[in-house]
Amino acid sequence: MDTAQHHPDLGMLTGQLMRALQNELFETLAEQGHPDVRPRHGSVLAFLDAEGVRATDLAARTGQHKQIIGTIVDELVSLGYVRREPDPADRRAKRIVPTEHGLDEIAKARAILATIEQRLERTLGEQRFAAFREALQEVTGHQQAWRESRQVVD
Amino acid sequence: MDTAQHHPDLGMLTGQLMRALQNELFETLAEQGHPDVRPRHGSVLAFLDAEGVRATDLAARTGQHKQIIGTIVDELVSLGYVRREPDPADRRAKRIVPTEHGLDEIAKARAILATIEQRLERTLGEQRFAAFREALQEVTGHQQAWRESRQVVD
DNA sequence: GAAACTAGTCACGATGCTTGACTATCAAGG
DNA sequence: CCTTGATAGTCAAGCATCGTGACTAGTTTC
Repeated sequence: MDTAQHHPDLGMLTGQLMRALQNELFETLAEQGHPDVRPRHGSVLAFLDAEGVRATDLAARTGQHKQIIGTIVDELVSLGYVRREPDPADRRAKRIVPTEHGLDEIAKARAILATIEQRLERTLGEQRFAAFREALQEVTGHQQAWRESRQVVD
Repeated sequence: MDTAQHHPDLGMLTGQLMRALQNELFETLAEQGHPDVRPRHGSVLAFLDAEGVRATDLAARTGQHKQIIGTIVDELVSLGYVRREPDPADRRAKRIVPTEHGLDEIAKARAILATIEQRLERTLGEQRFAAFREALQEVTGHQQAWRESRQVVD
């Protein structure tokens, strides 16, 4: 992501922010009894619910390939965060179900992110932070939409 | 980066935005005669000037390790974007100097990013976009500062 | 001039994404 | 039924990126 040094470009800024957020999240998770979850595991853990979710749905929601989801689930199974259960409605499919340990990680991850957001809210002020959050969501949506509109043209 | 689906967390949002920006930048660069630059090359190209910059300075500015900068420069040399020239002031050091081709890439990358920002500015409105940009910069800075303050404690 | 430091490189390993192919199962039409 | 095509999940190989430790050559400090 290229930029001049007079004012860092959007790509640099968002990249740095993402790395900083990720670092804090996973360092804190490690301190709270989850030292072995890594960033990529979020693609699975973040979208689970108690009934279980199929791997293909996870792939669709995160935009990642089925294979990656598969290996992530393998790791999470061996770490004791999730189980694979047969899907009663489709014998090809399996439901990814969080274990107790997995549910604990999910709750803690959400709490940590909420804490980070609260700290940023205090720093920026409630109004500015709310505006920032809304704008970020809008910008992301527009940028993704613009990208997809070009895909068709190609 | 974990999240619930009710409202995407900051990590997810920034990650998606970064990917979308990166995709547009490098697709457009490819169409404009630079099909072989990749995102990581930005760490070097974005911070060059005509006189040349030392690898260690690039590492410090981008937060990446010297070794990574070294391999990126290797690639950019073989692609014809930069040259290594001896630093007259320090015989250990070399200055990374952009070639004509490199200067062209730098100019085009900046133009593309400016175009993206202008489009977002039209979408959000001038005031909201300015506020967003400022808040993003502040949030990133605070988040990074917080991280570093914890490093000392460890 | 000797010791401590700095610039850049080499080598290795960990992590993460992409791609293609394959088996088992489901779904739709004849 | 049963054939044809799509879908769920897995196996496997390859590429890209980043992190860490060690090393050489040159510089700075005392």
